[in-house]
Amino acid sequence: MLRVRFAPSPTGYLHIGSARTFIFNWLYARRNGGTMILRIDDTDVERNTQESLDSIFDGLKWLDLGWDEFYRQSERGELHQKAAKAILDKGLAYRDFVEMGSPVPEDADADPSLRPKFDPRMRGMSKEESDIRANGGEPFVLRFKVPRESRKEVSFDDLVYGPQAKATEDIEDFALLRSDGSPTYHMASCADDADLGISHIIRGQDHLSNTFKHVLIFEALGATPPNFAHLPLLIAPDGSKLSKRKHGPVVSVTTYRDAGFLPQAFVNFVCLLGWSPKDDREVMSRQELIDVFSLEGVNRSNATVNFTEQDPFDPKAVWLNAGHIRTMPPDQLAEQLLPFMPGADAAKMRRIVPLIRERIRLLGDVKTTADFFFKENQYDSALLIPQKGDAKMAAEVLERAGLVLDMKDYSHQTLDVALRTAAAEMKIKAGQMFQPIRVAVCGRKDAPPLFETLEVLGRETTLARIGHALQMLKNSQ
RNA sequence: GGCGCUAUCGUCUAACGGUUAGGACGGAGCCCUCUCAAGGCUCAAAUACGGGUUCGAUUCCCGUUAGCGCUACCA
Repeated sequence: MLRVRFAPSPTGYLHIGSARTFIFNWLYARRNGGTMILRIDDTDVERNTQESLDSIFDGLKWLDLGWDEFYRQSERGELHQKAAKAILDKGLAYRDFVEMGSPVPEDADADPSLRPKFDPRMRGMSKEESDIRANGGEPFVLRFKVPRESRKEVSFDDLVYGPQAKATEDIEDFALLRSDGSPTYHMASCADDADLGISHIIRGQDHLSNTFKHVLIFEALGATPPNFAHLPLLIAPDGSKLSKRKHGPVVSVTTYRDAGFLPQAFVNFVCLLGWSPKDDREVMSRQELIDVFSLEGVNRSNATVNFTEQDPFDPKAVWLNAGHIRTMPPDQLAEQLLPFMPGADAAKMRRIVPLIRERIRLLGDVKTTADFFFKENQYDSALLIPQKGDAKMAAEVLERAGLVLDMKDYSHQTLDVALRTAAAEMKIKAGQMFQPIRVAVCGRKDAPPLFETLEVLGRETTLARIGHALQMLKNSQ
């Protein structure tokens, strides 16, 4: 049974790196017919917030990948306690009664190498004394008794980073239970992973060196350690890790959502960070991703999310989004676009989609690309003047267009013929004919193809805007 | 400081010791074209450094440098 889990702690919003961890776990589960588990690691009551939890669910909901089982670590305290007690009872842990911080040498903060791996007085305390002091109500931290005499190293085989080993001498006697009795991350996480039968732990590389501790805990629990696969970290262009404080909202997945990324494009982008299908494919659907995803394709060096202050999104993410926008079913796209164009109706949006889908990169671009379908834009009348033409030509073109376009059949084929014929009769280039009309109707030079645009706009709007343009030209003389 | 991980174009990446070091984004240019896009073509752009091993190293080993991670009663 293949079982994987994503275990975020609700101490911040869901950021892009966490999202990738979730996605890789999900892909691995779906690829191999496994079970995807979402577990909220909320043992740090001090730092947990509801906003953070909401942000995580918001993000995951948007990703629309789902999970098969759900757990909350805070509801599993009993299991953690039992696990900790079992380790203590086996003599693999000991109580540390030293008050927080007191035994550490004065300058240990300045020089961490001075920090001891354990306090011999505590590690060496007799069971009797330990029990008496504990029963007397003296607070203590439960520490793992790293076996430095019986074995010289701890090792495991990482599915991404290969064989890993660390000398027991270099592992400190880490805490299992805090002095208030609550489990630490290491304790809770391993107890849960063992209990839930997690077969593969796929997580960020920042846990690679913690894994030795985890292997020790699994063994102490009498459980076979699961497979481990660590993922290279996602970092900012300056090489530092992504943080909201330093890099702002660009690291939050909801920022991508709100800017108009398609979830499938976001997933696609994030997969390409630290993983590759090895065959140069880039734009991939969710199903393609499932079909080719493997841990062998994960690489080992950190990947930079390439954003700047001017441009908060990695250009490749934007390009991928444009690719997904272009290939998705038009009606679906129209539906996705609606929330970004307040006041737009679904029927009209469906007619507009074919005209703009190659012209927008983010869903939010619809606001600036399709605006003129919904309202008349302000513009400088100078824009009406065609290439190698003048205001007089612009006025003549618009006069003529007003007559020619006063017809019933507004299909783009008919409009095409009518306007080209008019241009020929006026002995001007087609482009000179089209530009004044385009600007009159769209309010700018850059716009979708003219005939299709007029077709959607219809006779009434077209004529009205041409009339308005003519008025502007007259007024400016 | 200790321990660990990593190092190919600006960025994401490919190259199971032998390639003119490939692709993509972004950049530049050309073509197409009613504008803008989309599309097509072309160009610039990389193996961190130093030693080995080998007939031959991007690839294997060692060192240096740099970056990152862990070194908490955070996760």
